[in-house]
Amino acid sequence: MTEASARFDRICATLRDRICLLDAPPGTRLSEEALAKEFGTSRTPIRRVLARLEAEGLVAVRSGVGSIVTDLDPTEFAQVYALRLELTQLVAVLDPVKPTQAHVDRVQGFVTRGEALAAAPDARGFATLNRAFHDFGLSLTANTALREVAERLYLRTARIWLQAVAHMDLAQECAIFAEEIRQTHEALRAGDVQAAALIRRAHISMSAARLARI
Amino acid sequence: MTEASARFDRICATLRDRICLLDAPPGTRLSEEALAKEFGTSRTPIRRVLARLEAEGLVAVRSGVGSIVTDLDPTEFAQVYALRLELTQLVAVLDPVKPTQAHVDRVQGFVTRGEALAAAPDARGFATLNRAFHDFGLSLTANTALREVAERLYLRTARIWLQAVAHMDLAQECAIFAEEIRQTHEALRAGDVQAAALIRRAHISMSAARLARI
DNA sequence: GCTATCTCAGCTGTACACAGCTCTGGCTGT
DNA sequence: ACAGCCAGAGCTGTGTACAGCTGAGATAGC
Repeated sequence: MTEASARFDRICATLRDRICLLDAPPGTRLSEEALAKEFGTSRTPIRRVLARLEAEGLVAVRSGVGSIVTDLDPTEFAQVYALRLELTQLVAVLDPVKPTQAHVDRVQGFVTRGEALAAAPDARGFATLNRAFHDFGLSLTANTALREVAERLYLRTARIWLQAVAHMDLAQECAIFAEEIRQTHEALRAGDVQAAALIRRAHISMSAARLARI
Repeated sequence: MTEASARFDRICATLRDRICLLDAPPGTRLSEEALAKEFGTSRTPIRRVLARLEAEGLVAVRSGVGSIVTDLDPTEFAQVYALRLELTQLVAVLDPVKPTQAHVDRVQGFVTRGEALAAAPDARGFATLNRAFHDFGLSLTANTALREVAERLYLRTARIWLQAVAHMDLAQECAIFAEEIRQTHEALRAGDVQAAALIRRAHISMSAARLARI
C-alpha cells in the first residue's frame, strides 16, 4: 500500500461517510476545488475519487456544474431494497461461514450498543450502528462477490433511508433495531447462520413496509 | 449527452469489449499514453476511463507500471458464478415484465444466430452472441438495480469463461447454447418468464459444472 | 558461471494553466 | 410590467510539464 493509494482510500471513505450520513444530502454540489483545498492536494487526485464515487452511484458528475450527490426516486429505492432483501438471504446460502466465538463476541458488543441506542435514540448513531451491523452481517459469508455487491447496494440506499427516518418514530425504530440485534445474538449463539439471515431479511422487509407508509 | 461524455462511453465500451473478448487477455498492460494516442486525446480522459474500469474490477491500476487486466483465481470465479446463478433466477421474481411480441421476435433472431453458430462453431462469435443474449435476458426484469449488478458480474467473468472454452469442446458448447436459446424461445412464446429464467439458470449451472471438470 | 546490486528507461501520479460549458442575474426592447 | 436575451462568474474538461515509482537489464564481485 503506497501513500498515494492510502490517501485515495481515505478521501473515498470520508466522502462516502459524508454522503451516507447526510452531511452532504442529495442535491449537494461537491466542488473539486473545495475538496482539493480541504484535503491538501490538487484537483487531479480528487477527480479520481469522484470518478469512483460516480461508478458507485453516489454522485453524478456534470460538466460545468460539479459533482452532485444523487437522489433516488421511490421506484428506484424500492427496487434496490427488493434486491437487498434477496441478497441478505443469500448470505446463508453462498459460502456461509460457521460462526465462531469471535462472531458471537462481536454481536454481544452490538447488543450493548443497540441497548444504549434504544435508551437514547439518535438518528446519526442509528445510521452508524446500522452500517457496522450490516458489515458484520456480511462477514458471515465467505463469498467476496456477494459481500461487495451487498455493500454497494447498502451504501446506495443508506442516505435515503436516513432521510425517511426523520419522518418516522425514531425511538420505535431504535427499539426495533435493538431487538433485531438481540435476536441475531441468539441465533449465532446457536450457530445458526440461516436463522440470522432470515431475521435480518424479516427486519429489512418490515422496515421497508413501515417506510412505505410515509 | 455532451460530446465529451459520449467519447467517455465509447472508450469505456471499446476497452470493455477488448477485455471481455480477450483482445486484451488477463495480465495485459494497458498504457495510458498508448490509449491516449489511439483515441486521439491526452492521458487525462483516459485516466477517467481506467478509473471506471478499475471500479468495475476489470483492470488494476498500479503506480509506475500501468493498468493491468485482472485475472480471477478459480475460487473467485466460482463465487461470482454462484452469485450470478441466484441473480438469474431473481429476474423472474423482482419486477418481471410481461413478454411482448417484440421480446419473442428478438428471441427468434437469437434462435437464427444460435443455429448459425452451431453450424459454424467459433469462440469469438459465441462470446458475442452470449453477451447479447445475456443482455436480452436482463430486459425481462424492470428492476434496474438487478440489471446493473447482473451485467457487471457477467462482465467480470466473461473473459475467464472464454479462456476456459479454449480447452473444451467448442462445437458441443455451441450446440448446447443454441438449444438453450430454442428452449427460451418456447418459454417466452408461452409468456412464461419464470421458465425462461429457470432455463438460463440450469444452463449456467451445467456450464459451470462442465467448466469445473477441466 | 552465478548472484546480488545498481542504474536507467518508461510508466503513472501530481500540479497547474487554459479551454469549454452552465447557470444566474441584469439588461434591453416591446 | 414583462419576456427574452446576453454577458460574465464559476465550474469542470483537457492538455502538458515534471516528480516519483517500478521493473528489467547491465554490471561488478565472487
